[in-house]
Amino acid sequence: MKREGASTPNALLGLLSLGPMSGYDIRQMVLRTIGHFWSESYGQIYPGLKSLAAAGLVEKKTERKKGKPDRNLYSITLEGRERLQEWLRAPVSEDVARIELLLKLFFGAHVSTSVNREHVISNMESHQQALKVYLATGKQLRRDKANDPSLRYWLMTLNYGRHHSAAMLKWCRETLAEFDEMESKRKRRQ
Amino acid sequence: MKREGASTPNALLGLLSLGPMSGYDIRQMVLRTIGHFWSESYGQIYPGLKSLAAAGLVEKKTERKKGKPDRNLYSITLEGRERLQEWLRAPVSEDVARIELLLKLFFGAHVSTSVNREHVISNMESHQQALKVYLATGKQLRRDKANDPSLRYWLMTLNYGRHHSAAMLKWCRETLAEFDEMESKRKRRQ
DNA sequence: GGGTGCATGTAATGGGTTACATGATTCT
DNA sequence: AGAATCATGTAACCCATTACATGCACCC
Repeated sequence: MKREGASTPNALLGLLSLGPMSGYDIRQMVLRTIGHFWSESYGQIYPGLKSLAAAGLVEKKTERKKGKPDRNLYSITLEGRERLQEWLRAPVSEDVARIELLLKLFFGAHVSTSVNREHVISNMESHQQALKVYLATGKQLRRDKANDPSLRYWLMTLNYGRHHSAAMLKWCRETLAEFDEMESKRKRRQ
Repeated sequence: MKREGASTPNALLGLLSLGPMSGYDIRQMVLRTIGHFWSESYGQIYPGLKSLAAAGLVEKKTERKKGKPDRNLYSITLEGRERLQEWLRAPVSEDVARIELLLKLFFGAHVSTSVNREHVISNMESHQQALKVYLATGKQLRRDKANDPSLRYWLMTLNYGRHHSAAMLKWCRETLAEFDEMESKRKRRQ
C-alpha cells in the first residue's frame, strides 16, 4: 500500500520550481545541474509531465513560434509546490547502492591483478575528471548566482561530490599501492 | 544489440565461486558479505539460478535431509567460471548513482533549514554506524580468513567503504556548520 | 547534401523489489 | 501456542533506459 520511492515526479516538480520549462529543457537542466547525482531520461520526463499535469500539480501551455517547433511549457502550480515541500520534508529513503566496481573487486582473485588494477585506474581517472568539474562549476555558481537563495544548497551538493571524489582518489591510490605489493611478492616467490 | 548491465547473474556466479550454495544461502551471503555495496532479492535470485542452470553455468543438486526442508544446492560449472572471468575482465559500467539526499538538498531552499539539517544528521548517523561495521568486519576477516587468497580483495572493498563513510562524515559536519551559520545570519537580521 | 541542435513523444525491453503463497522445524 | 528461522518459488508491479519515429531549422 505504501509505495515510497517514485522520486522522478518530485525531481520534475523540483526543477519546475526554478521556473517554467519544457521536457527538453528539463533534460538539459538535469545534465547541467544535478547530473552528477541524478539522471532522468526522456522516457521518464515526458510521461511524468503528462501525469503531473493530469494531477493538477503542473500546468501546460503550448508555445508557438514561427520558424521553431512547438514547445510545451510546463509550470508548477500552487498544489505542486505543496506536494514538493511535502516530499522534501519526508525522510530520505536510503537504499544500498550497487557498485559494480566493488563487486568485481570482491571476486578479483579469479583474474590477474592487472585486470583489477585497470578497473581501479579508470575509476581514478573518472574521479579526477569529476573533481575538475566540481571546482569549475563551484566557481561559476559563486560568480553567476551570488544572490540566489539556493546557492548555498547547490554548493552543498557540489561539496558532497568534492569530498566523495577526493576520498575515492585516496582509496584508488592506496589500492594501486596494494597491487604493487601483491605483484612484487609474487615475483619474489617465482 | 549490446545489452550490458545484467550484473545479477554475474553476482550469483561470483558467490557460487566461493562454494556450493542454495538460493537461501546466497541471500544470507549477500547480506553478510557484500551487503554494503550490493543487494539481491529472492525475486532475482531464484529465477536467476534457474536460468543459469538452463545455460549450463551452474548445476543443481537437490539435498534431502530428514526433518529438514529440501535444499537446492547450486554449484558453479567450468563454463560458469569462464563466464565469470569474462565478466570480471570487461570494463566496469559506470552509471550515475541517484542520491536522493542530494536531490532534496538541491531544492532545500523551499523548506526550513531544520528539515535539511535533519536529513544530513540521519545520513551522518548511518555513516557512523557503517564505519563501526567496517572496522569490526575488517578485524574479523583478518583473523578468520588470514590465509584466504581473496582476503586482500575483500579488504579493498571494506576500505572503499571506510574512505567513503569517513568522507561523508566530514561533509556532514561541514554542512551542519553551514546550517548553523545560515541560522545565525537569519537571526541577526530579525 | 549532411550533420547538429531543437523538440516531442511512444514502445519495447530490462531489471528489480514487494507481496503473496506454502510449509516444516526449533526455540521460548 | 506462537514466534523465529529455514526454505522455495511466483506474480504483480514499478521504475527506468534505449531505441524508434518524426520533423524543422540552421550552418557548413
